[in-house]
Amino acid sequence: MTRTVALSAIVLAAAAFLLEQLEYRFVLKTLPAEGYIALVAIGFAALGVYAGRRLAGPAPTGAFARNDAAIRELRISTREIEILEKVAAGGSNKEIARDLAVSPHTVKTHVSNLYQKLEVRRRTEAVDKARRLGMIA
Amino acid sequence: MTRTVALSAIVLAAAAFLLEQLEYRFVLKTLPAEGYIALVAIGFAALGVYAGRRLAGPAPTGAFARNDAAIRELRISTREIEILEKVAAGGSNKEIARDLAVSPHTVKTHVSNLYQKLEVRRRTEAVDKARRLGMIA
DNA sequence: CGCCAACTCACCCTTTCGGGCGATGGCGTA
DNA sequence: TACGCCATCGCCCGAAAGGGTGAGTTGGCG
Repeated sequence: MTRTVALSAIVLAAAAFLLEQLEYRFVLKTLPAEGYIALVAIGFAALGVYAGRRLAGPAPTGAFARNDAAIRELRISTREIEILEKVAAGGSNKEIARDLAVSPHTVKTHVSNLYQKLEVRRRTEAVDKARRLGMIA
Repeated sequence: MTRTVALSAIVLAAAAFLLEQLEYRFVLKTLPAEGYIALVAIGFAALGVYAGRRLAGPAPTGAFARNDAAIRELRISTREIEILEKVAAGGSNKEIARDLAVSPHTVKTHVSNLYQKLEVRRRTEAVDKARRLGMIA
């Protein structure tokens, strides 16, 4: 994000420099001052729109940013997150157990521990809360 | 959204007019041309950022756009969507029944019908699929 | 080396879910 | 009017999930 800001600033500066050069070489000689000003205004408004969109956040790329802080805070282990994701994907305990090559009971234990840490009593509730906290996508 | 576009255009036009007036009255007389150009550039870049954010839509504010097409396609009723949302929020059949002031069995029926329409067998699966299809947030 | 956290597994019991059967009243449309 | 969709409600039963208690293994850390 910070890099995006710097990049935008550099692009804007470069554009300003270019425009200034253009002023003396071509435009001012063929256009009235108002026309040149208008061009600058339009150009920078466009640049502003572009920069603003980049700065507006993860709208298009939509890469999910996991909230590790919350995960650490609630002392949720990596294995638990792994299972939490499979629960959120709609897996039953038995299916998840097969996926991870462990006993169904082990999955049940992990899920149970997740309930305590998330302070919920049902898997749909757990998924909802974990999603709100940004632990899963 | 369309109104926002028009509004932004009007604001930009007004600003351009104002700046042009300012040019003749004050600025040009005390600043070199480059300074004035820079001011215009900065101003319009800022306006562009603002307008761009408005136009970029609800990226940060995150207003959810429901996929009505998918809902119609799968013939999911409004009541079913209502219940689907409560299921996604982690409610049990009994809780949802209380919320909607109906019998737990009625909720169960709606949920069952949802499973058939979504082609799933569990509520976590239903929530996941509905979310992927954009039916719920 | 001893402790702790994480991961693993098991039995028992209650609650919730899900599937299958069926049923009624309202409402819009073919 | 008859048919279809929607919303509502019921019972039965098997599957899944959830709660409690207990316990074994491993790896890291003081």
